[in-house]
Amino acid sequence: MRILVVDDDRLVTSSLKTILKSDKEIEVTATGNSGWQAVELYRKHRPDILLIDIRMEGMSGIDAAEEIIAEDKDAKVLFLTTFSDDEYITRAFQIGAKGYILKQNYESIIPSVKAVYMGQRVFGDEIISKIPHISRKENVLEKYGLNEKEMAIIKHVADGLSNREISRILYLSEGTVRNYISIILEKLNLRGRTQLAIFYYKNIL
Amino acid sequence: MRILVVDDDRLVTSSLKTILKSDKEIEVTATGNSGWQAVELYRKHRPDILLIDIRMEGMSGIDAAEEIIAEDKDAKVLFLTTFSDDEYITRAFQIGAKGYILKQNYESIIPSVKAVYMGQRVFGDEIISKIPHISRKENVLEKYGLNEKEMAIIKHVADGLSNREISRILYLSEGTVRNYISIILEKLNLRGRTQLAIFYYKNIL
DNA sequence: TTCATATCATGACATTTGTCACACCGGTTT
DNA sequence: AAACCGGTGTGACAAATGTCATGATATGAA
Repeated sequence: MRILVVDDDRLVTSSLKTILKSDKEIEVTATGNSGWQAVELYRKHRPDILLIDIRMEGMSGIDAAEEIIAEDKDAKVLFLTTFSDDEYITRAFQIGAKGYILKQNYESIIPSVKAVYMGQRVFGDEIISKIPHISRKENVLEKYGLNEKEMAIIKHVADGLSNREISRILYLSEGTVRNYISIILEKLNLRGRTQLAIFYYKNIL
Repeated sequence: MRILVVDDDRLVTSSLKTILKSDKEIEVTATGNSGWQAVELYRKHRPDILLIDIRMEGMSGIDAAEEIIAEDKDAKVLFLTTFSDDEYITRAFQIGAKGYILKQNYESIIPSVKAVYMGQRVFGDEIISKIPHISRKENVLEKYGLNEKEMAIIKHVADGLSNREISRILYLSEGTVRNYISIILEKLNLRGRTQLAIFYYKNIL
């Protein structure tokens, strides 16, 4: 398991190297100190895993990773960062990072690296909770006093169906569907079925 | 590191047990064969990690986990499954699972368990890609030949704004906004602004 | 039984939405 | 100059949407 370690703080790279070397399955092929170097060293060594800091002077870890993944679709990039920056997180996901964990507890680095090596994706707890569509949602049904039928209708609205289509599916008259939606919008304090669909995606699905 | 293993196939539990025991840091406190037993055994042993199958006869792994997490907010549940079922995945996230990995390659289980133990969350690659809001999106702008203005309008539609509101923001007439949307729907082959908003959330945001 | 409640439906209505044909205009291209 | 084009606007229209008042029916509680 060959790893390339990049962080603009040399103290970090060296201690990471020490930690990683303590495991006999792991070999640190090189260490770099900039996004730039990351790209360069990755090209040269083609390591199994790139362990890289997000925020760095000059080229950020994200940009470097993007570049690298563009060249090698199967690159396994594991981001390591001191804090959880919302913007970076979603970008990290979108460029196809295999992991995003906090630097804090060093013991978790080795298992994380190994899990990534084995094809899993690893994310810190704090990271996951920053992603709206994944973090746990409270029960909208209870919070806003929506009943089963109303929920069913919302689901269909969020599928982009018209009132007529929904009425056919639910064996209701079109007018009834309209009425239900009217009530729902009232309860949720929204305007229009589009906002309702958006609400569904943000809060329920 | 104490682990509770639950799967309704005894063959699986026993082989998992063997694999896990091979690591000296890991101790399998017990094995169960139903969601029911999972809850019971968890109460009794309070293991560090619950490794549980999703689909089981009777009480599903998800339901069991939900029950368990309700009782112990810090429970670390790692789902293990043969296939990736969309519905289960999002539910797993929502109830606060620490991981969701496929049974296929057994070597990845130990590192995954350890990473979870260290506070990370672990998900199989195939799993993550099932989650629309996280997987990488191609450039919709190019793919469908949308121009800047059209993208701007889509964004506002996906914000739940009416044509009138959009027109005010973009300094266009309401009619023009309507025309634009009409064109966009044509290009994207959608019906209605609601579907457009949904499209935005699934493919762009 | 009588009353209350939930569920479904109707009709009327004002708005919003989507489509279409056409037109204006500033800048290119020919 | 003439033709063309992208961006913008208008008017007209049909359809869909949201709101409201009202009513029918069934179910269950008093």
